[in-house]
Amino acid sequence: MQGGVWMARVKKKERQRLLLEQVKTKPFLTDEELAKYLEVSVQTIRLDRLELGIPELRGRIRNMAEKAQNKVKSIQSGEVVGELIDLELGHSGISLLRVTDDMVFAKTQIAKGHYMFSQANSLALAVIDAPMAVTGVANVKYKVPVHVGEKLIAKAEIVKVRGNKYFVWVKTHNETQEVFRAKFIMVSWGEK
Amino acid sequence: MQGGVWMARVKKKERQRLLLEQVKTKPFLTDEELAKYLEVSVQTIRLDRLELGIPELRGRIRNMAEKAQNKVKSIQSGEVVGELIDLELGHSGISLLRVTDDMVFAKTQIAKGHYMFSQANSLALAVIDAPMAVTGVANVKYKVPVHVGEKLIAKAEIVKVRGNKYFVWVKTHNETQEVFRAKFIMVSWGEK
DNA sequence: TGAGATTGTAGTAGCAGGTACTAAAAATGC
DNA sequence: GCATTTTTAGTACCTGCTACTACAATCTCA
Repeated sequence: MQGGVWMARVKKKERQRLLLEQVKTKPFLTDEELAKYLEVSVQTIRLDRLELGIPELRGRIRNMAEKAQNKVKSIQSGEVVGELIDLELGHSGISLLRVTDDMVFAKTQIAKGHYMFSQANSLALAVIDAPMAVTGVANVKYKVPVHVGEKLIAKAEIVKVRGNKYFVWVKTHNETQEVFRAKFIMVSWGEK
Repeated sequence: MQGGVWMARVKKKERQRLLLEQVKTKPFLTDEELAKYLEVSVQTIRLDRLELGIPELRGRIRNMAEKAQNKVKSIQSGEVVGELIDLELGHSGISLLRVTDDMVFAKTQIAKGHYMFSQANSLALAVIDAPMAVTGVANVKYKVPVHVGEKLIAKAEIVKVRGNKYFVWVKTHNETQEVFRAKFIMVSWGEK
């Protein structure tokens, strides 16, 4: 076959690359379907999977389901966007958010603005010492674009309290500079 | 057994209730494990599943994995938070967002503010006719709390363009009233 | 109290989608 | 041209079922 004009099948390495890619994009294919797609026998697919450490269909599905369950939980339980590093209830708080690749625009690789907002907003809510509260007003300014991999440190501070209104300032910076700042007026209610 | 002092097992109805509950909270149990838990035979579990329309373990896992995949996709591909209903590039746009129970605070059942912000912000970005842009400034006001099940209609309008700065106003209302409004200054770049 | 209906158990055959293994055919390297 | 690598074929076995038959236990209520 070497040098032949017609080479429908590809060599092992290339096939395994294709296999990995296929399994990653379409994880619900059986060995039989994969074999058909790559024009080899089922046994070859099995050997390849063994070499590449790809689990069987059921295992793949199971992994997805388990991962998904964890993810749902962590999103749901996350009342605060980002990781709460420090909190002085009624005064100030600090949270950390790592920018991952699902937070950015595919085209520009720049973080979507609402992640910074969400981090700041949920932190602002966390610092105020009231049983229930909502955001009333927000004034925010994006100073420089944020990219994948950056660590965003948001620092919130309550600057004024008037009645049931809390005035909270949040400044967010990455390793080198301030990237975002926001002023919130949070409104609380419920007996305190 | 009726009226007996010792009744380890429960009646059919109650057992099926327990079964549903168990499957919902721990979807990874096999029939055998369920049978042990409910102190009946495997066959009984199978009959119960049949009656209740509960799919087998593999089916349950598969459903979870598929649902999860859809969710991930819809979040990732969603450059716009909400559903784009109408878009006049360079002028205005409308988007719809349904408030689901994972968008609200468990305690208050009120939607987290950053969902309204995200909807508005991503819509503001979508309407401006430029290859690349980011949010520069945002001024937002939350007018009334939003609850599960409400449909949020956000209408964005470009009110002014100065150089590479776009001034966009977004008003969001539910079925009955305005719940949120925002003014954005978006900054664009790249040859146009 | 007892006959019929309901509910639960047992067991078998068969299926999907594999693993783990043996053996041999085909391609390739040099 | 012969050894080595790669691929294919086939078998036994596994899990977690479905689909079915047969029968035992329990409940109902007349």
